[in-house]
Amino acid sequence: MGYFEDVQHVVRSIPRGKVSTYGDVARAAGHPGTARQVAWALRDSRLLGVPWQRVLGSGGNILLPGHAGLEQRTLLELEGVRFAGARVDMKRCGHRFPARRRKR
DNA sequence: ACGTTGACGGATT
DNA sequence: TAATCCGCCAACG
Repeated sequence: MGYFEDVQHVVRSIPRGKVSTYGDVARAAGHPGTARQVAWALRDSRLLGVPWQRVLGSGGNILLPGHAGLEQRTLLELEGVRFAGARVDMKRCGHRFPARRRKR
């Protein structure tokens, strides 16, 4: 499995109505510190059925600029994600990935 | 091999 | 709360 697959797998595990962050996805995928690369991988995941809209910036704000950002918000609201102003209520909608297994 | 890019993040001011 | 700064690193040309 390469980096791209690791990220896609993790993002696909985010349940409907919940969201995560670039940093958290990177960690859950076993690639801590690569938040920016998660965004890169997500950009090319749009056509593969990956719920890219469920990944937000730290603190729950949409970082995708322009029209795409509005689309993301719309998709999330349709999934039942609650927003508090411009950011999503991470308290309620933040997904918690199961802890990763230690190397053995 | 190498400099640039960017849907980041957190620490600081 | 917001603006800046800076470390991060895979992908690209």
